[in-house]
Amino acid sequence: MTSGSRQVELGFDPVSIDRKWQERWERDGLNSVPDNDERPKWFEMTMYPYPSGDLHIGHWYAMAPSDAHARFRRMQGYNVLHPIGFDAFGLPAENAAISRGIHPYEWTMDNVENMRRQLRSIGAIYDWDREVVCCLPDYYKWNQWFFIKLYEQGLAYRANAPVVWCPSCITVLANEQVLNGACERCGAMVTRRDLEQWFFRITDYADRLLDFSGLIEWPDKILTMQNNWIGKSTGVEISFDIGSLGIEEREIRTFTTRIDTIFGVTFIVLAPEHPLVEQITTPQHKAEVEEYVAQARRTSEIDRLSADKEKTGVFTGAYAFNRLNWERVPIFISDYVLMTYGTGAVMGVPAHDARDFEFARKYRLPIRQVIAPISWDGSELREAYLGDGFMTNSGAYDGMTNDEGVEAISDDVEKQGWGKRAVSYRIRDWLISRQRYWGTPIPMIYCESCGVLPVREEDLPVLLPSNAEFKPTGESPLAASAEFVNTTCHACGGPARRETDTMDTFMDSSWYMMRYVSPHFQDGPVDPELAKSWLPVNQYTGGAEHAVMHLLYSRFFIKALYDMGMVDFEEPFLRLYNQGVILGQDHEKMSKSRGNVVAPDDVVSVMGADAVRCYLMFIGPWDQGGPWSGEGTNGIARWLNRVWDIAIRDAAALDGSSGSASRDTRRLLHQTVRKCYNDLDRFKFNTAIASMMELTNHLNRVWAEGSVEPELWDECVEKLLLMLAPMAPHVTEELWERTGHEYSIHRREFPVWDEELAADEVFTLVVQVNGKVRDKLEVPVGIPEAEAQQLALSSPRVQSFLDGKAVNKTVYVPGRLVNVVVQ
RNA sequence: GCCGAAGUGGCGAAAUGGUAGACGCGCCGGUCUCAAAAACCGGUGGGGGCAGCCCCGUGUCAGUUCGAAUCUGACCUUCGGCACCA
Repeated sequence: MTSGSRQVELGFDPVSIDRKWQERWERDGLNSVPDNDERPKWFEMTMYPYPSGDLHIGHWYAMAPSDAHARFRRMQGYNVLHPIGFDAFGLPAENAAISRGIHPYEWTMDNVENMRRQLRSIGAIYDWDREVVCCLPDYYKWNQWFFIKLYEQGLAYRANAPVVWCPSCITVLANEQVLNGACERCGAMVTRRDLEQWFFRITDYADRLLDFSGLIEWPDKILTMQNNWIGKSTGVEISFDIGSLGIEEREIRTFTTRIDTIFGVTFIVLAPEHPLVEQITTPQHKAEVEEYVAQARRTSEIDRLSADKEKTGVFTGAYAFNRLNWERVPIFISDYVLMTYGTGAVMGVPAHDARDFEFARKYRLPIRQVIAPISWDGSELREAYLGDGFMTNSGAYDGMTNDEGVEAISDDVEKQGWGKRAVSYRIRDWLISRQRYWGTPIPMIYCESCGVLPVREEDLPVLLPSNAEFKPTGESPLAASAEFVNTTCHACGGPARRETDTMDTFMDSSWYMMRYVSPHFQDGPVDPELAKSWLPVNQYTGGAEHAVMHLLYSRFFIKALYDMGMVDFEEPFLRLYNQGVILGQDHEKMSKSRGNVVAPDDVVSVMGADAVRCYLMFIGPWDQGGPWSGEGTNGIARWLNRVWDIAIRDAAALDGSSGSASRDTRRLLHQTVRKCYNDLDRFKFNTAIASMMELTNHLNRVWAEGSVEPELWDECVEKLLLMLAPMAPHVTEELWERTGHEYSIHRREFPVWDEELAADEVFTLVVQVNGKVRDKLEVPVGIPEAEAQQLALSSPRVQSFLDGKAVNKTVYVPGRLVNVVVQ
């Protein structure tokens, strides 16, 4: 039952109608997608769900509107591929194995089976023959194949790097998977740890990933987020002299975007993890530095980066020389400097950087202003000055603008060999290794004599062993399976060990759209001929939370394939639309702990799939999300009931006596078709439904008057059903049959409108005096300006507001209003 | 803290420079009923007036404009995202 206190009583049984047509469509293969077809193709994809066990209303909110849009495209005459699959690898399956003793495969495939049933209840046009389940060897074999291709291109490499470590999941997390210092999956606070890992060189593609070059139509919001995530900044890498310290390294390299402020350097700060820290620290500072380093490694990166956190740091006892003025500056370490960005070392310019300013204040370091705003009177700074100005206290560069200073100093630095212009990115390489069982085994072997080798293509897939140790040991569960680990080197025949890590599941989702095209193809990840005709994806829909992970990885992946000549397109998803989040009744997030999760099965079994579909599309703009309301669904149920009632009436009862009623009805019909067509095209489902409601309200009115022509009535019913078909596929199919039409409504084209028939004959001319509405006049469309003004001015109501005052001017907006301006 | 989006009836919303509140929920009144539910019909931003009508009203304050929910600036609030990026 819905949460509403009253239940709308329907004049038909939606549940049996759902069942009847879902079975019929399946039997007839109505939704099977042909590969070779006259029609233009349209590949519309919704982000595939993780098989967590049960479909919740959020899944419906993602899938029902996207299905309606795909159906609309099909009715526009496209051959539409709107597939579904399961993002079936991942940690929850492993957690279930650990906590409940169920094998991840069993847990996952049980859930998949259940969710298949629930997904069918939506009544979407999924072609189940094209389903992709990426935990099956048929799929993950190609993950391995792609991995090897990337490896051969030099895009996959191993590195020992500090990684984010979740002590609860006992696994490495991508930087992008950490939320507020906590593990995205389990919520535990993360720490850091060094491990030998596989990476993909996404940083090689940073510039190309920044180039959206009109190829793709994505929301600006997502583009901005990707832009910020990649975080390109141009500057100068400048080294400071530490030759006097007597260690092997003669300089410290820093990166700055403000080389113009180099004369304002009063200290250097290294990241605590910087390799030079140990060597340069003097004996009397050793204990303090070591303690600080240890603490920094314990602190999660997110905490270190917290803006509210007070700056901390310690002096190493060492000094470096600024080569531009040979000043001696102290070297500190502080956790506000990150080893993973730039060179892991920063030149401290407190006068012109807010963080350096704060640091200098705290440790009483000198603050020297070297950029002077025009109005500067020489007084001391109260905060860092970040703006433009003239170079001062900067030797030969004094008097230049700071922009000129950047160029002049960069030139000189390069000439002297102290550094070079450089670009720095925030984005880091994609860490692909996971110390988990339920993922794609990384297809590499380690041979004592031949070193690191990829598995031969003919030996793929490297199958996941079924007998793994799931209890977390800190190692990959695969390491516990001797028969998996121990293998033979195909190069020398000697003993070798397999890589025991598995792949990040973002690997699966980076290319799954390709697999939908030819899911059963055996000779490659995708049939090249079909790839040519289907790819890339025309329309992708899904949550905005994937803005910087999945969507960026996939773009990188496809660009890498493009470079290898494997695909002929550079962007996987041409158009993107992000739906909002469905909330609970009181605008709160839905969660199991709150107990406010709406189970679609419960609602659908009472009011049918169509009412749920339509309600979700009616609550508001799709991209804004909104609250689920049990009572709100009553409105849609009532409306579908009215549609039913209208459709099954016998139009012979009408006498069509009023020509004007027929004219009005025909006009409204064509206006409604125009409105629905344009709204559905742009995912504006809510206003499309509202306009259909207006049409049904009108039809009820004219029926009561009996004044409309029977043929026109039938035409209205037919077109209303066609317009509603993408949103309410079951009821419309049933009514299509009951009104004597040929099966199936879903093979018909969307109605078209006639601009002439949609055109209004009269409109309401608004008459304003000084911008305030004072009268409304019904006038014919195309009324001449002079006549409209005449009518407006002679309106008695307008006259009473003019009160004899002189008219300064009148503003005329054709088809809308006359504004009379007085005094 | 920074970035982005958004603030409109009791509620979900519509209108993106020109009639504010379409459409729907809820509520109120009516029809039907012994009664209720359902269904159907009518009403429903606030204030004033017997009424014709009038005034006010789209987070706040300014501004631009003949005219602003819509554009600009500042502020407040909420929601998303996040990077102390040197």
